[in-house]
Amino acid sequence: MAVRLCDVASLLRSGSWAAEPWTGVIAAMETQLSNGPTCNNTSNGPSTISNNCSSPVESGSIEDSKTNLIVNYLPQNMTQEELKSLFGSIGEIESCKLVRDKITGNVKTWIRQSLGYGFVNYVDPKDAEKAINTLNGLRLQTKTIKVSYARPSSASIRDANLYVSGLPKTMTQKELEQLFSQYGRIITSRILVDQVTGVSRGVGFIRFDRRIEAEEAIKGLNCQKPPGATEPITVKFANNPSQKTSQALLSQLYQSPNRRYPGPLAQQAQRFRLDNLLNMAYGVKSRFSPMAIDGVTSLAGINIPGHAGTGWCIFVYNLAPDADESILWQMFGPFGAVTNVKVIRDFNTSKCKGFGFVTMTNYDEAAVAIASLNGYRLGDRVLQVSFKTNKTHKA
DNA sequence: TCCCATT
Repeated sequence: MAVRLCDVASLLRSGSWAAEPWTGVIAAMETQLSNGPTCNNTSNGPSTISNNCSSPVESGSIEDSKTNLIVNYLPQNMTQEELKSLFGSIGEIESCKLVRDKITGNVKTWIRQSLGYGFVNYVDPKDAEKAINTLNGLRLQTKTIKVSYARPSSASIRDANLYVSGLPKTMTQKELEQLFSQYGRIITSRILVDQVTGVSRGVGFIRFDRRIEAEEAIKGLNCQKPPGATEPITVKFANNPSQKTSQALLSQLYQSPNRRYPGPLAQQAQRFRLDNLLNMAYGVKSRFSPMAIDGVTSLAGINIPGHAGTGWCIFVYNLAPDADESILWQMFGPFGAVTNVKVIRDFNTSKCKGFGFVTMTNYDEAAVAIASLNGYRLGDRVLQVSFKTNKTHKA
């Protein structure tokens, strides 16, 4: 008997997953958490921050410290509306802002490129905590987002990012942090690696909590040899991406392919995601079975409704009469490549007839979207989301 | 040799 993947969606529809729309994604994330970008500082709550300069000006007040979150490593094409949609699934949002490139100059002003991070301020501190617990580490397209409390905004924490080069190729991220931690509190660290071989490129970043800490680190470590190293390292302030022009960002975008060649870890993560879906649905470990060797393509021969040749067609039911295409983009876009959305409307009234379709390019992204969005509460309606079936009978 | 963490 052939495994019918369309049944995954209906199986996932029942049970506890439906009650918590996003837990599907989280469950799929479990094995990925250690693979993402530097997420070892996700517990940087306000309690560890010295709040000496008591100036709750700008946009951050003391009360905000338990409701205001910073979200890092967002996909480049994610909009503020999508950010709000995703985090709004946790609880009521007081404000939400995607930080964008503000440089305009000669270039077209309508291009305001996302800088890949944003802020979400909840009404209820409990929702902020819940968002950290459930959305931190969520994989969106090629990114693994980081969700943590925002530090109170202040000039002293800006421009605290260092660029370090000449590192021994054998130096680990942990060793890098150990070297710099004597100068202050490290917010993030990263060593760049060759995309193909995974070998260190000998360059990295250290972001301190405060700029003065970064300045001290430059004084103490620039042109110095780390313990055991034969060559001195260079430590300087990193280029500030917000000062890059839109033009530069554009050319950078143009040069880097939209979908990077997945390294071993990414491939493994993808396999785990597929594995989790199959495991939850059937209690099988697909990665130990031949059909999971390369995920989707090795599933050939299995009857998979929803596959439309150009992508995977998803059926979305229980949309409101005034629903439009944009809501479908907003809901499904964060999960991966969406090539088409359509709201089915009444010919005479132009009102939505209660359902629509979404086409996604990649199977596993579609599967995670379905597992996550099925049962999603949109307004006063609970959506039903599944792969489109070939059946034509009326519901 | 430059990663996208402060509105």
